[in-house]
Amino acid sequence: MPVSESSTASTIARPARLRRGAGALQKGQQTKAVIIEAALVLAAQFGLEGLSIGALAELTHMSKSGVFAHFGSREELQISVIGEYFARFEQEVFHPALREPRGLPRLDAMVSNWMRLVAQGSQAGCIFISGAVEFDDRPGPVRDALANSVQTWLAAMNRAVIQAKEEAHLRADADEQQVAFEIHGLILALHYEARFLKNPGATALARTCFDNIIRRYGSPAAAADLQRPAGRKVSVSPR
Amino acid sequence: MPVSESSTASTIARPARLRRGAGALQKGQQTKAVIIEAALVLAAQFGLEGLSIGALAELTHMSKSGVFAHFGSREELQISVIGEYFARFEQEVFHPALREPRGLPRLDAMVSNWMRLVAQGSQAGCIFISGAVEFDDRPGPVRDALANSVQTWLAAMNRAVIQAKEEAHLRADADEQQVAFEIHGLILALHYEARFLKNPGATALARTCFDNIIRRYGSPAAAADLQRPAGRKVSVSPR
DNA sequence: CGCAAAATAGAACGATCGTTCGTTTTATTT
DNA sequence: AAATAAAACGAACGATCGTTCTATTTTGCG
Repeated sequence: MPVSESSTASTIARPARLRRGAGALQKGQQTKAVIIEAALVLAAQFGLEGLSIGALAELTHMSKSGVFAHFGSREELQISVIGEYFARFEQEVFHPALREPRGLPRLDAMVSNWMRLVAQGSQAGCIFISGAVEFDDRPGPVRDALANSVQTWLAAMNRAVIQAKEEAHLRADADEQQVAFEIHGLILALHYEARFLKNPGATALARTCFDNIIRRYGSPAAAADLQRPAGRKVSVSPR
Repeated sequence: MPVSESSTASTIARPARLRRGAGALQKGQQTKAVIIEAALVLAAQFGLEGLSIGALAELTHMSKSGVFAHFGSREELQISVIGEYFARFEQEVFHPALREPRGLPRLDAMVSNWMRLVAQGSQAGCIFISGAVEFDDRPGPVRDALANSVQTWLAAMNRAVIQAKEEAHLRADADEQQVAFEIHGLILALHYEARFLKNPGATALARTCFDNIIRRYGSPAAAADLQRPAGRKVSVSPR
């Protein structure tokens, strides 16, 4: 369970006398990680607003105050969950895509990974999506943290689109904002139809939707590549 | 305030001796309508789960028990709100579109009206969208009521797409499910980007997205019509 | 081991939640 | 106007909420 160390974890660059020994402060961070792990499950099912310290305490076999002490407030807990979700999102969606070559292959990997995350079986929903509707009218630090994470990710995808243009996988006159918007829409529709409406064909519809976007904005070579063999491996022909 | 009469309102077809006089039962339904009116505002801002009888009582200057008595349970209140929202949605999105001629003009009107509803200024969010993420993992009568309303509306839009094919405004080989899915996506992306990310360009992006869909799936005549004059009035050329 | 700090527990707080109940006020009918 | 039914109130319920305190336990280091 790859829980990234959070706020209190910057022991580095602190006077050696003040911080505890090498592997110290273990227990605290350790159970905090366990709590956040449980909080992710809870938040994915009931939303960030559905997070309750009482339920979290029961789930982790701790006392309410014990759980509470790790965060100091419910908002801080929510923000921690957002941070952790972002880290995992990076790890499951973004980083694997970085191993693909720049341009369309990488963009395709991002979208594919995102689609998988959003629609996977009976598992929990995407906090970036559920959180957006929970906090679109609720200003505050939680909203800010969420918006920050989302913007960071969307910016990364925007960059991938731009690179695809640079690589001439997308046509030079393609509007990258428009491409990103349409991809965003396909993901949201997939989330909606798969998770709420339980439409089993949603993934295929989303897949086709992405192909259409590439066909519309892709260079002729790239679009032709969509007559792909089974296995979904976009390998843009050399330009 | 066009609050549709709800469950208890079917006085018709009941023995004349048992029901009260002509315009009777007024007061009850009247304040119930006022409550639902307030509940719509509250739900649009805080979601269906954010609906609280206490807040509703304060908003309507009534006692909690007074509000409660009209519904008998919170779930019934939520269901009433969904029903009323559906009625207004029909009135603002669906019915006006029915005045447009079958085919692309009507479909365009539906999408345009929906877009307006979803993105309008600082006003409240769409319950069909926020509710979907609140209840995607929460079975029960509220979820059922919501899914029912949404399915009804989406089916209506599906019908409009099919009619557009029949009118040869869309190509004969266009997959209506696919078209509906992509439209759904554009609406969701608009909602997300306009309401959560406060992206002022979202409406234009969604507009272009719809044009792209028509360009892709439309018959040559219809697609050519997208070089439209200002005013956004899709008038498909006679076939 | 012993000591200090960190981590957890436990009890209680004020607030709000949905809901119930008995009473009182208001509407409508006779 | 009197009788009756509907509507609204007000107080209280048990539960849960986030949070605050004060103990107690656990942990890690010398």
